[in-house]
Amino acid sequence: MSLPHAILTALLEKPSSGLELTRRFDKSIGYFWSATHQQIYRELGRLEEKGLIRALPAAQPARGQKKEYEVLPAGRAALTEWVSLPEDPRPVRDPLLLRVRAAGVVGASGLAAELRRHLSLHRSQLAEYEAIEKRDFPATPATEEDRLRHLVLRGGIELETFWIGWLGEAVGRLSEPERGSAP
Amino acid sequence: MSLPHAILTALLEKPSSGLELTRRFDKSIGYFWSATHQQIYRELGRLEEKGLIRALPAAQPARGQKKEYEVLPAGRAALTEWVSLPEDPRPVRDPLLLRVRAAGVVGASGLAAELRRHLSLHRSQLAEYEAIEKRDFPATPATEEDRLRHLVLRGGIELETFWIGWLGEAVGRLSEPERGSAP
DNA sequence: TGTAGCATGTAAATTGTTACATGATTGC
DNA sequence: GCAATCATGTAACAATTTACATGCTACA
Repeated sequence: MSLPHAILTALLEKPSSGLELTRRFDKSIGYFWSATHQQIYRELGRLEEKGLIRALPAAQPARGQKKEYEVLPAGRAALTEWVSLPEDPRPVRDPLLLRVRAAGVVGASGLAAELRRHLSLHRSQLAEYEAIEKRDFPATPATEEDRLRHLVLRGGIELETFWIGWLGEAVGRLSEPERGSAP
Repeated sequence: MSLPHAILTALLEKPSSGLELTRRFDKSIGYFWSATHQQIYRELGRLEEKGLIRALPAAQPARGQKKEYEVLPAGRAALTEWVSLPEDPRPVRDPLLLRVRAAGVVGASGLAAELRRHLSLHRSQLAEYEAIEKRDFPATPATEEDRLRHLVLRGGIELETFWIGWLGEAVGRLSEPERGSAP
């Protein structure tokens, strides 16, 4: 139930067309809630139907023609309500942790290389986040919105830091001799 | 594409019926790949059809009757292949980070309480993991399987630690005055 | 017998993924 | 004109979630 709220948030930050939203979901908001353009178009249709957003009158309703949306008061109200709604954290579902566990049963052949590959991907992602932090939040942010956006970015940075640490540990363990003794 | 492999792993660790698997997916393996009993029964059917697992002959094929499954060689082979297959990490999709971002736009009313609730949930989960670590991995594990299982558990512990740290930070920020100056 | 709990399943709705189709605009 | 790109969509499928249905077993 988060995609509609992700879209409402993005549209409140800046009214956009479907494709512009898709691009923004490839970065920025998309770092924390990814979505494809098909999901976005379908959801824009539903939100419009429910009266939470509307197409800006300027845009003609023709195929292939740009169509910009903005949030209506009902949409803002729905988002406001959602922000503080109790919703439990989802149970972890991570294929990589699962694979390490499976490796315990059928052997870890080839897994170390895959872990190293992931390690490098997470290092890139961390570098990207840190560049954004340096660019967008050089000093103590002045507005509440900036403070919260920075907080979310810190979440991303710390998550990547976790993965880098754990993957380093894991790669080390997988390379260890089966039963080491002498140095 | 991970659920069938999670089930194969669980069945290799110990042949089980659908309901036993469901219980094991509420802990142990389920800490890293959750699944409901409906998903499990459907997937057991598919895996049997594909010849990767089979029902133990002892079990009668009657409704309401317990039916135990074990992994066939083809199933083990499929799992072995999957372990080292390249598969990119999924983009992060976290409703809570999203909600903090939305709070930047529509206001954070009520969010602090929800964050505190999550903080407490993550603290419980961490305590549970640490109890398991103490119980199952008191000394340096002897077998490769134990080492890998411990590694996965460490992943869970470090993830919970990340959340506890970040949520602490977030709750602090949300309670700060808008523009503090004097103590 | 009847009821509580165990065990396996079906059905429907929602969400997410992959592949493809179509119209508009721009530059050559 | 036409190729490339922007922009919006459709269709089909797979995975996940939620709710419900059915049969067996034990035991009061």
